Amino acid sequence: MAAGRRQELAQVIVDIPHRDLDRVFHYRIPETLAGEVEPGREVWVAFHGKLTRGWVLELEVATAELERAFALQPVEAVNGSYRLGHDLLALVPWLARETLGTKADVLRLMAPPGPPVRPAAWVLLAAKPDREAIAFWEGIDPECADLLRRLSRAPQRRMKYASLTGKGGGVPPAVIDRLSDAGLVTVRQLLPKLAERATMERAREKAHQTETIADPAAKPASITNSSALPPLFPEPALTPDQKQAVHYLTEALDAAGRGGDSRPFLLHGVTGSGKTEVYICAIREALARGRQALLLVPEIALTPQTERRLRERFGSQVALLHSGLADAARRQEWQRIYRGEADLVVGARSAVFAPLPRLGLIIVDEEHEPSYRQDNDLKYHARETAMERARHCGAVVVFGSATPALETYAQALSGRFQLLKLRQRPAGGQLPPVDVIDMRDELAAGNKGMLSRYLLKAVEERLQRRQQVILYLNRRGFSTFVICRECGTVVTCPHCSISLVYHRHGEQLHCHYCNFRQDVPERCPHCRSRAIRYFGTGTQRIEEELRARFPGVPVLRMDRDVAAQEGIAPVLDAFGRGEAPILVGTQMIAKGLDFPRVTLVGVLAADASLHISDFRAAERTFQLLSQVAGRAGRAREPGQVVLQTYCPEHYCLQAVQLHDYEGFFRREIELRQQLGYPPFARLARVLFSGPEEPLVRVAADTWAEILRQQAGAVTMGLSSGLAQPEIDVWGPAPAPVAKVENRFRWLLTLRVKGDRLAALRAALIAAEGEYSRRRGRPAGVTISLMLNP
DNA sequence: AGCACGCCGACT
DNA sequence: GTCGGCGTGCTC
Repeated sequence: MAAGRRQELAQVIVDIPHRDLDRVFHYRIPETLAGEVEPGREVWVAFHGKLTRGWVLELEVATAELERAFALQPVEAVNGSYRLGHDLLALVPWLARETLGTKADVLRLMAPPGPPVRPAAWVLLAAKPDREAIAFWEGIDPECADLLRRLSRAPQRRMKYASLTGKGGGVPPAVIDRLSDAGLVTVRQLLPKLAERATMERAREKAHQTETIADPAAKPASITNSSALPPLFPEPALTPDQKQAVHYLTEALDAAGRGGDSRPFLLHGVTGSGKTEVYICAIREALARGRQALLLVPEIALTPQTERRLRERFGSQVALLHSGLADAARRQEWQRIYRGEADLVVGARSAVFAPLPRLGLIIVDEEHEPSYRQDNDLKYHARETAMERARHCGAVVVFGSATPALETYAQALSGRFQLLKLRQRPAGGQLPPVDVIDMRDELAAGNKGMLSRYLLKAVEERLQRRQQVILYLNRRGFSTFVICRECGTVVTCPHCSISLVYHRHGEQLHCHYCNFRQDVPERCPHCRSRAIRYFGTGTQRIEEELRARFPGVPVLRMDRDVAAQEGIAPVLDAFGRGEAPILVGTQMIAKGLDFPRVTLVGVLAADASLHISDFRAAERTFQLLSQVAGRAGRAREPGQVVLQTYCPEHYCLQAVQLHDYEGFFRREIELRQQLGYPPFARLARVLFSGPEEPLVRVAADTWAEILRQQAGAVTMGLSSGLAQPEIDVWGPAPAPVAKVENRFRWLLTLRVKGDRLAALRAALIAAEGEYSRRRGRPAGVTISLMLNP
């Protein structure tokens, strides 16, 4: 290194997710690590006296002030096995801001899966000592001479510090210090695999970023066939709409290749219109241009069928990031992607951070799926994250859905997204007719069962024709609970405060949140009445009704119970093989299934999910029912859908009946505007939870007070003078699920009209600061912030 | 997140 | 008189 040049420093984010530490700390780069410390590298540094993992955000030339202000510590070790690409790195501050999290939280998501690999201290012999040197030390310090001899015999002339000073080693640390002071040995932190292959360090230069510390014991990724298998089916001919979509996407890929920027695409295609085929063509075009592709799918869609279909087209170029993968397999797959050996990565939410070096196309399939947003820790939205990442790596983004999220479609209409429509089903397939049955008429006609006469008749017809039937029970917000007919008491879980669900098997009540179980009480726990009955509906009751009506006809059932006992796959496989003509089930059978022999889909309690208290209830219901309706008649035989409901006049159900997304969108967007909900407003949530409800309430009340005070200060003009938007504070109120695992949950909701997310963010951060300064805060209350719920 | 420093209660 | 409570402050 040229003398006189100013030291370069590394700006490091330490791996401790805490607000106070959410900034860079500066570290010296020692000569031994010069050139290895770069932006995106994982490093190990002494932080508060402890060896801590961190990541380099940037390098900075040391200034006099910096050197004066801090006793700058050196970077202790560099993990040479990976380096985060600039597109991911650019996401770090953005996503931290977006989620109200820390940069460390974000970096953890991008780091290789599994626990971090800690470096260990090694004693390295600086140069091979000659006989005279050892003899010299023998005279003045025999212990030092002994250590020198041991080190010169050791492989690569290095030994672990701990093995020398530990039990069997018998070397006092002072001995090592003396040799170190004399310049004969150095002590360095080395990552285990790199230490084992120290000679590789020299060979590193020629490898660009493909360096690996792959465990030699682990099997290499199978590279049996490096090209795609020949397709088993002839390539399907594209419909005109598909052709046009592929054309636009190809054009965008070319523009991106020339460094141009493109708007995200929304591929809006009815179920069965062949979105996947468009994805496949676009992926192929991206690969042909030397770029890589990322396909995000909802977790439940990561089925063996999906995998098989993609492997047929792309062979071993495909990498799957599956939540079911074991840690080791996950790590190995991650490394494969990092080395550039997988040109198509398919995965759920977290795959949006897959370390693809030449990413050129990101597809978010079923973009409306709520599973892209919710999470336990960092509440990021994969759809938004994909868009931001694409911006930084010059990739084309495609969102696909038959029922786009309202926000997404609004963006497409405003022109911020480019809308691509798939109107026809290939091969002239028709969308099935949807019949809406008013269940009030059934009751009036004396039918107390769960299945309408119309639906039963339709089932009978299908049985005669040897076709298959799916009966889907929309149980969201509607389950088999036990109610006292005298006093109206509903039996709830003592831990979670939600209704217990009746299970015929064993005459028991189960909690679907915490798995609490108890026998059905003979008397009402409140009024001691014996008039306590189960009420509502369950898949078991439907199954019984079917058996009574169609004796001898086998019925398969799929719900939480069956899934827990037998797993989902065996039941679905049995149905697929035609072992039973009827399948009854809940959520689990709603999506992603494709049974060609199913020609009738019945939805019981189609309106149940309309009544849950969430401003997206109608949207979710529409999406769910459209999805279910799309399951019928996917092959030659025409399909039919029957929706049973108590409110057939609801616009949501009417839109489902007409397969009319546009119509639904217009009604719903108008309501959102009237009520001031997204996309015409932004929301935030603060969730308080803890084992002692009074304390939880104190915390929530304090926050509410702080937030309202802030809002007041703003409207009274005490703020900067800019026109500040008004923030509404709702609550605190018990959360929709008021108690989970003995923790009480209270909720504050904030709203700002318009697209003023920054105002909400600022309000929350200010409130958090103010709250943390308050004295006598209640203990044991967890506070979780969520922007854009 | 940890860990050290710093002022007020019941104890060998 | 001391040991120890955890409130507050800091980490390159």
